Amino acid sequence: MKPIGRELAVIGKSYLHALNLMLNSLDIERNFYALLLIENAECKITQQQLACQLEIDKVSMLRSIDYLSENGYVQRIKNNLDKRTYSLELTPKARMALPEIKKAYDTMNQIALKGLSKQQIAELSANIKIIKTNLNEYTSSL
Amino acid sequence: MKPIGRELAVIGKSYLHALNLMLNSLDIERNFYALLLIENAECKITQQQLACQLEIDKVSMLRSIDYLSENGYVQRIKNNLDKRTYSLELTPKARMALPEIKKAYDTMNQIALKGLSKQQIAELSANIKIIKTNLNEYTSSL
DNA sequence: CAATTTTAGTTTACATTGTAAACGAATTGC
DNA sequence: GCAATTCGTTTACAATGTAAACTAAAATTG
Repeated sequence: MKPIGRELAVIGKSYLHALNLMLNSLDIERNFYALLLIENAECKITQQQLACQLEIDKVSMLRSIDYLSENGYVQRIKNNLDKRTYSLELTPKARMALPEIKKAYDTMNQIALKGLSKQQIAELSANIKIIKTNLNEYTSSL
Repeated sequence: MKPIGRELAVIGKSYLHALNLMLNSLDIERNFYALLLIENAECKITQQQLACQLEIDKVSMLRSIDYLSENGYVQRIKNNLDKRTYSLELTPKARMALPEIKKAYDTMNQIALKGLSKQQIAELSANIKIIKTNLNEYTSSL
């Protein structure tokens, strides 16, 4: 039996590589998903919260926000209620780019899932979620 | 809809992280799967062939074999039929370690797939393969 | 057969990413 | 009020991906 983890990791990389190519008209080359999550956060979102949603560590998160900030997509706004934190806010430039980013994700999902029925996709999503939960339970029970 | 590529990449990382922890009794920390593929290759296998199976580039392959070789798991044997290539061969040390490595992969697969029926697993594997093919077709049609 | 092109493996260099440790500033819990 | 925790940051190091240039050998081509 093939190791399922390797397989998934390879596919994930392949997907992200294709996504980056699809978005090469933008002047950023990564961290697109962070922008979507910042937009989706109903209220203001901090770096830690975003790191948690992205499932990355805080140093990587810092570097991502630095990158998006240097390129004019995100601003760090001092939070007066908790002066340790910043609110991450999208710039108009980011809002201009978001439709294209969303479209790229949709297109990539369509490409990746071509030939699968809605029901198959639903089952796949459910099973992926089960695998994720299984692995999370295991690693947190070390 | 969530970007499926991210999801898969995150799960893959989680799986590999857990696998590494499971095998921390060995004096190597990575490239376990390369050992399995070298064993499985009926005939002698070269670095390029292995890189192709692992879906990694040749520089990374080189580094992996350097690592396994420095730690006494693999030997490069000059190939007289094609003097550019080496045959990669497992050392006795590697053969001693293989059962544990295989067991770790099996265990990880069991953990990851817990709660899924055989049929569900079969469908999942088939769908993952479809996604992989879709992405490969797309990226090679650039 | 000679010349060109291709391939295997290597080296070097650089960027991204993950991880760990330590730190200041601010907040929370007791 | 004091200790512990949290957020964001800095620094450092290792692993990995990518690209370019290189050698030695093999394959292709005329």
